[in-house]
Amino acid sequence: MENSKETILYNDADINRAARCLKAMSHPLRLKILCVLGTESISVQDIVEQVGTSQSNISQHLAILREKDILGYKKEANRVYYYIDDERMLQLIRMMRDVFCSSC
Amino acid sequence: MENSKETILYNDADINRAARCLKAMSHPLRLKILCVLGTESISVQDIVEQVGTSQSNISQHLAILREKDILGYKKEANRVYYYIDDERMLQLIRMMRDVFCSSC
DNA sequence: TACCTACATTAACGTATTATTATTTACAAA
DNA sequence: TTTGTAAATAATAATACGTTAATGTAGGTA
Repeated sequence: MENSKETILYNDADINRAARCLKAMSHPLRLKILCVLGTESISVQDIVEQVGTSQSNISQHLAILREKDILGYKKEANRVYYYIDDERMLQLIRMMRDVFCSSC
Repeated sequence: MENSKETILYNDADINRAARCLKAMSHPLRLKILCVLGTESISVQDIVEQVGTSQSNISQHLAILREKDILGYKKEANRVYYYIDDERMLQLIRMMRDVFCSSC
């Protein structure tokens, strides 16, 4: 038994912050949006096509990610481009790939 | 077959699996349970004390983690010891610490 | 036996999420 | 102006989730 090190310790503030982020990622459509985005900026239209649900649905999920400061966006002409605005989130997504991507 | 070496790409099965795990982790009490457990086996009683809510509440959250195969348990006398049963989950928790633990 | 402790389960209730549909705003081109 | 396209918002209804309180169960002890 290895209990050598002190426990993996979070204080409650860290826990809550992490839980908030995890919750934002924990919906299949939102996670897919994040995976599709990766390090790129992609228009809503293209996100809709790559993720595969209605524009309205995507827009609502984008709003959730936007409001939690996970996504940033920039308007160009009449398109809106979203991108991952949080370096920790990018880190997490890369980690997810390592942990969950069976084919890698 | 697989083109997903360079892009951060999940197939839907991986996405859903990951989202399922994230969802299980994304509640503050459940995340705290996982952090408290770390690599150890801890009795329900001790989890209740360390996490800080009612026994009933903990028991219900433990059931959720158990049913998603995130936690395993063993009975000894009239105590039940829970532990993290999924290596990927342990990996994720360690990652969370790196990403979210401000004080480490 | 009876009693206590540790844990699980259930019910009830309120709240939060979700997808769908319809509407609306913003912008560009004709 | 009118028309078309991109995106956001609003409203609804179905479902899922979370907390509390009460009850149930099994193992240990007197």
